[in-house]
Amino acid sequence: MRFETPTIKDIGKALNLSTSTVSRALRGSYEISDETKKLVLEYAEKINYRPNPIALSLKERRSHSIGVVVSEIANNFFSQAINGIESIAYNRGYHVIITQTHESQKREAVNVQHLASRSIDGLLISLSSETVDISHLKELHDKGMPIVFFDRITDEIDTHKVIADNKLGALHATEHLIFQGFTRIAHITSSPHLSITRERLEGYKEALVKHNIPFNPLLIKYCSHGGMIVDEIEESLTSLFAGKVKPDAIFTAGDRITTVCLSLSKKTKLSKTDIGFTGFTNTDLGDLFTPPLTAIRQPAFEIGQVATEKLIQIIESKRPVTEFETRVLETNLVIRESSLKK
Amino acid sequence: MRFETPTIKDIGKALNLSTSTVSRALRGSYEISDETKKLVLEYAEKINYRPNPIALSLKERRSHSIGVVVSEIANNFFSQAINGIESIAYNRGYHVIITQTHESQKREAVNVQHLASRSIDGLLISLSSETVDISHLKELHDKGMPIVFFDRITDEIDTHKVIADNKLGALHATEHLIFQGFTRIAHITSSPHLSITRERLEGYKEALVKHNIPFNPLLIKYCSHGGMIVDEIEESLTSLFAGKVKPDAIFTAGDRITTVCLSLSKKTKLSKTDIGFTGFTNTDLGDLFTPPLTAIRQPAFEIGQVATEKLIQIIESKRPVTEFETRVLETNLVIRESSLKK
DNA sequence: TTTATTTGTGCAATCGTTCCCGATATCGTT
DNA sequence: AACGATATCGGGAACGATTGCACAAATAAA
Repeated sequence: MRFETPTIKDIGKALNLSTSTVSRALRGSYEISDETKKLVLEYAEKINYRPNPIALSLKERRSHSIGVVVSEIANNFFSQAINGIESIAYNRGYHVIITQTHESQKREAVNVQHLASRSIDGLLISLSSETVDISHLKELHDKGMPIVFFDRITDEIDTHKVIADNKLGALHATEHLIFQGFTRIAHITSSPHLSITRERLEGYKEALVKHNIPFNPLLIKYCSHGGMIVDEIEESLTSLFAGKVKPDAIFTAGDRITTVCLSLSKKTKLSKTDIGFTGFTNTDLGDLFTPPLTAIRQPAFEIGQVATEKLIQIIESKRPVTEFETRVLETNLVIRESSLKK
Repeated sequence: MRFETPTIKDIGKALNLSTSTVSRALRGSYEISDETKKLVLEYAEKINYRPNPIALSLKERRSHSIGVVVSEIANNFFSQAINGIESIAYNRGYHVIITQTHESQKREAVNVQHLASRSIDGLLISLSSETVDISHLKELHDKGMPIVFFDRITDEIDTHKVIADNKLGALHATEHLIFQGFTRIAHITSSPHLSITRERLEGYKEALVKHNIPFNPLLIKYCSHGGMIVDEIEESLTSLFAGKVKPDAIFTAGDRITTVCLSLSKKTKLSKTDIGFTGFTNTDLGDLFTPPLTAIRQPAFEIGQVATEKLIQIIESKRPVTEFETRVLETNLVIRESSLKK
């Protein structure tokens, strides 16, 4: 099963020219006569010549492809972010290689290693919820691999980062619940290691402080697998409602946690008891739910775009980049019934 | 910004050996002394040597990567299928490069061309809803590129294909509606060019015939952009209910069409009028909807897996493969309230 | 001791492309 | 007529890895 494609050598042979001349003619070098150029270009067009990107990669020592590491493609936030990544990358002539960690630190390390050995030119990564040790990334970064973090970032590595304004988003969402009259607001969130978890918790706390509501640690539940394990969320819910202080509202962080939580609370007929509900999610189906879901939407597409632009900027920079920024994009609170007090 | 990785040459220089000896030692050739092997292996380990995959690709004339073309990542069916693809590919040492057509024939052609020029070893493709002319694929296939179709297939190219049993799935779904007592069942589907559209329509018709219900072409609506354009679906809905024969149930084909349709019918308060509803979708959130959604689920993950296995089989086959099969996997009807007669 | 065989290693070609040098030819200038 | 300037082109070395072949040294067989 081989599959032959014409090379510069074939053109040379057919036209009785050297490969160097053909190469130069193809890239329009000034030192080739217009006549020869025309000849070569026409013949190349005729046999549908395409430069072999692998040979080019070997020569230029770059692959024109960027690696992407996310926890799960089948997550609205990430699939939208990937769309953003793709939209920029393709226009700039880069291929996108997507890998998933399924929230596992081990798979993250393996994927990163795999991508690196596949000679990617740069890496876009959103950390897995399990990840505490990022030495596999540090090593790579120290070797000079351009890396841009998005969504779930770390401050252990100095580079560009792109995130949503999780703190403000969480603050607004929590405040919205408070405005509705809820006071015992539970917060079900992802792994405590994650930056997004910390940022959202901060916003939550800030809203409480702002409105003089005491912070109750018992109302915070961590699902360290980011919602991938349903039992974990179920456990959080039951323990929440088994406690002394029963919540009157729930604020969830994370796409999966939000939908699973809604689904579970529906099954266990929590929804009957007038629980206020809001959460981070990028689903388009919020108004299909029962009740229609009040959601904090992240600008996923834009995050992907900006992260990719930043990455390509590093890749194509002549000299080492030393000035880095952390871009923070605004979230958007879509208010529907689930958060309204009846 | 270059980013140096050790080569076989570095090892040779350090150990005072030729590159050929190092190469052979690394792959454990019998003609290298154990002593030298140990020396090389240890040093390679020490400096964390990884063979350059690009150089290997150039040599072996294969890239160990497969291209995937789908219409939209942010579609439950496809993201799940991609998970299946990935699960097999990675275990077999292949990279997966994902591209999206966004239902455009032009983008499909561009992507396929792009992938081909990037020297992929094989192609997994689900056609875009716009695609009628598949000459871009035929050409590639004639040149010897291994291709496996999944989901949206064509019979113009003779190769392996993997699909869900769309006909039977549609038949069961339609029959289920009939059993519920619905008789004027509308069918909102995707582009008529698509194989899935034809197959599902067939199943729909067969169910009608089986239960002596006359087929009414006015109850069939095609959304040629596969649900990517909301207006198209809205238009279908209004024209359906403006017609002489008003439907009492709706059967939708396609992930996007199903959810958008449900969303729209909710807005336009069609849901109040006891319309039976079921559709093809792979969302996990069916029971969150109002009403909870009766859905035909495709074995997306398995489809991705089988397609990938078949593709790798072609790629790694010593001689040209001439015997092809079309694998048909069973669908699964999840019955919830939306399809029940009140 | 001579010849044959084994064992371990290096040379060089190859994959497709680019690019630094040389080489040649064609002019124009003295 | 002789020379340099310019315009075109080809040769060949990279890039990193594999591999057939040659060859040396060491061992075994004659």
